[in-house]
Amino acid sequence: MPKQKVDEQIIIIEALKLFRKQSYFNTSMSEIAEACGLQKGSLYHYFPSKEDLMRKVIKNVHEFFKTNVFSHAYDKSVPPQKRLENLFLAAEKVFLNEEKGNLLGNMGVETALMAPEFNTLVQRFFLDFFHAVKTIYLDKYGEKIANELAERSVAEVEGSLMFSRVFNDHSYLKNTIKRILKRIEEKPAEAGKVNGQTKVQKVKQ
Amino acid sequence: MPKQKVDEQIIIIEALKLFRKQSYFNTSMSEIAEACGLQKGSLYHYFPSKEDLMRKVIKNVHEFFKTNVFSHAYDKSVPPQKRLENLFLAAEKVFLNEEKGNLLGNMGVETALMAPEFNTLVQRFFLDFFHAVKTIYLDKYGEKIANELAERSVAEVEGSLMFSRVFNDHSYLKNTIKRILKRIEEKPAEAGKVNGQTKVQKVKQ
DNA sequence: ATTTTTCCCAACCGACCGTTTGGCAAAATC
DNA sequence: GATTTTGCCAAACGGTCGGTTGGGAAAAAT
Repeated sequence: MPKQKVDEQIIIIEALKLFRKQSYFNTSMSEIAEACGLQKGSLYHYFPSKEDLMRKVIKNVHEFFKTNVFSHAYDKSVPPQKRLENLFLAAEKVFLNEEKGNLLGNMGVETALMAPEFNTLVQRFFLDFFHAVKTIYLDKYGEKIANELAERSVAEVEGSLMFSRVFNDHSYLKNTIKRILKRIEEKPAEAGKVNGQTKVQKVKQ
Repeated sequence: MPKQKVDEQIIIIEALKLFRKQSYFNTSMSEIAEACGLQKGSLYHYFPSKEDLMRKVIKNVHEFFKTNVFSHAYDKSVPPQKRLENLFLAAEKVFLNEEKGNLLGNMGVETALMAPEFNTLVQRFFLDFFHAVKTIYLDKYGEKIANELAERSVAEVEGSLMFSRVFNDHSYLKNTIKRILKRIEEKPAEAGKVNGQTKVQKVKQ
């Protein structure tokens, strides 16, 4: 066999970059191959189809977020404010990073709407995102409020991230994250709060 | 000439529905033609290219929002809370409407990232959106706060709209809009507020 | 040294893309 | 009623798509 020019990881990263820049449908296997220095036929030694490649790209991003972003939420040795800060600053770094970027925010929708299997993967990503943020808020608030704050924060981040992309201006995202971090500092408690620090209410949904 | 089967408006609406459902790149001229009861060649009697059609679709959505949503912001005969309510409830109605829907939120990014001319149109839409919401907040807050609140509200709406699409659950958007409307009721003033009701500060940016 | 396995290229497949063309038949114009 | 104009269709265009195939060449295994 001739020397291996690339490995699966390299292809996944190159595909990710292109999908993020151009969208899934507007990126061809030839382009991905070219970015890897291969002919497009060679890609099919690694992935049985473009769709399979996309699934692995999504899973790669998801795993990356689990390891490098969401994990901050579960480090109980760190106080909640600091955990939230670690999480969102890590997210900001990734979102504004050209390499990894925000595939699932920008393209999640295009992706989710057409193919049901993509949709499930995108849903899982955001459910993990919600869960991580909610876990932090649960240290300061009750179930209901924590849930609402988590969904709201992630929605704000995703919305402002879209604006950052559309206007090619990072400040939308940066300001939003600053605001979210200030919010938890300023309001240590609200209606429905938990008295202690570790109490967890079990509530439906 | 044989009787006209459709007009430009019908094609634009059918294209809009498909672009929204499937994205721009994953929608073919044949599909649009079929939705109109035409052959795809016939579309070129109305539009010189797919790209031109897309531009007109975007402009159509923009005009629709100007007339039916943003306009509420400038009706000075209505108190600010009520204006905000009118605007966002109108937006909610449109976003959850199958017919018009949220082309620019869902696809704005895919759309904006590839073709610069699409990007400009999408930017204009959101700038108008910001401006409308900001105008309402200016009745209660100073320039800086009004600006921040406007960007935040629109970001939240767009983010939660994405979630509504991804999870196929309208409640994300509905809850977000409820929250935004409650926010302006509960907090008639904040740091940086304006004492009166109509004072407008001139501030940079 | 020979065989086997692996990696890759080049060419090709059928399908579909956006777009163009030519012409036909019906409405509008005269 | 003849002519022009219009709306549309059907077919075809070149190009590209995702995907397949066969073989060649180098590494690994024997």
